[in-house]
Amino acid sequence: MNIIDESGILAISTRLQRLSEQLRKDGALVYKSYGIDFEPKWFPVIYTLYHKDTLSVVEIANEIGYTHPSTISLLKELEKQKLIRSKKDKIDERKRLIQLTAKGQELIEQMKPVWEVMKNALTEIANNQNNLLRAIEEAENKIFHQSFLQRALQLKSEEE
Amino acid sequence: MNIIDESGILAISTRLQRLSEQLRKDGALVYKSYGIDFEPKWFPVIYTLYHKDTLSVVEIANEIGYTHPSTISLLKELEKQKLIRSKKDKIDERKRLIQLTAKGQELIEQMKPVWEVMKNALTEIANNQNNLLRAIEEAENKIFHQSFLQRALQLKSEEE
DNA sequence: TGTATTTATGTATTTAACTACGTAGTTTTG
DNA sequence: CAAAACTACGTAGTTAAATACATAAATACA
Repeated sequence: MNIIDESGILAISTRLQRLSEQLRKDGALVYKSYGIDFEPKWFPVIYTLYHKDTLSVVEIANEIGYTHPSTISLLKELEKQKLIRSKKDKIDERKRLIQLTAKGQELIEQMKPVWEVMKNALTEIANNQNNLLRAIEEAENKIFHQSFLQRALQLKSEEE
Repeated sequence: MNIIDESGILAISTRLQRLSEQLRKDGALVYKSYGIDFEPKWFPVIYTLYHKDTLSVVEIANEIGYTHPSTISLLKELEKQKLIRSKKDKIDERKRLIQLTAKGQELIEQMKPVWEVMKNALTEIANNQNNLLRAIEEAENKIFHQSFLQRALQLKSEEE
């Protein structure tokens, strides 16, 4: 066991990041093993469009929890892959409305069994005495009510 | 609730990353609120050197779980801050041995109470019905025995 | 109604990690 | 003991996110 893992809660951000990165990388290889040309980073956008049909750039950004410039660059890649297309909103000329193409929808059908396998593999990994997904949800919820910064500042002020 | 959060386990990598990023950002602000000039990304290196005294570049990289080029760039920043120094290993001339400077050690003493506060705030956030830190450890352990990729490939082959 | 504010999108730049590759010592081996 | 393989470190370039800034359209309001 190394020092960082021993340090416990203090290095939790590092460890969350490392775990995320590992899963992302393996995810890419799973798609590849099915002969599917799909990058895990595209998942949030594609999955959102699959469920919401038509959304603007900022709406997608909010759904996936990224900034809009990051979202725009994902959309550019997906447009290059011809998985999505966009058109101007007739009512609000500033808006660009994004939709899946037929190719995008076909790809989703192709990916559905892959997602099922991934879901099962991830469940194996995450479902322990402490369920990782539930733990994330609970932590997100705590932060929603009071952020890490707010909590730290409060503890600091209580000390004085 | 947005689609990504509803998608559950499939978007777990995205959510881990988001959570990590939030904690990292707030961490930076906590140091700032104490008037301490320290970036959270330096923590793994500094904390490791604090416990191990003298290590080579690759040893640090292994301890903190980063690649050696990433580690080198962290070390460069820390050297610029005069928090660490390095000297050639007399026995193995390829090695560069890294140590904390006096300034680095003083900074650690200054940070100890901040770490205590952070530890408490993070514990508040992570300690729920499902403990996030334990959940991470358990998931890491599962992956150590069989990776996400291996699990997915196995599930795939069982289906055929 | 025309000016101020807000919203939607886009571009440029930065950041923090990575991979790929190269060089120079060290160790192993035929 | 010389060649091959390995290890340690470094640099260059890439990637995937962010922030900062700019512009244009829509909305609010005096």
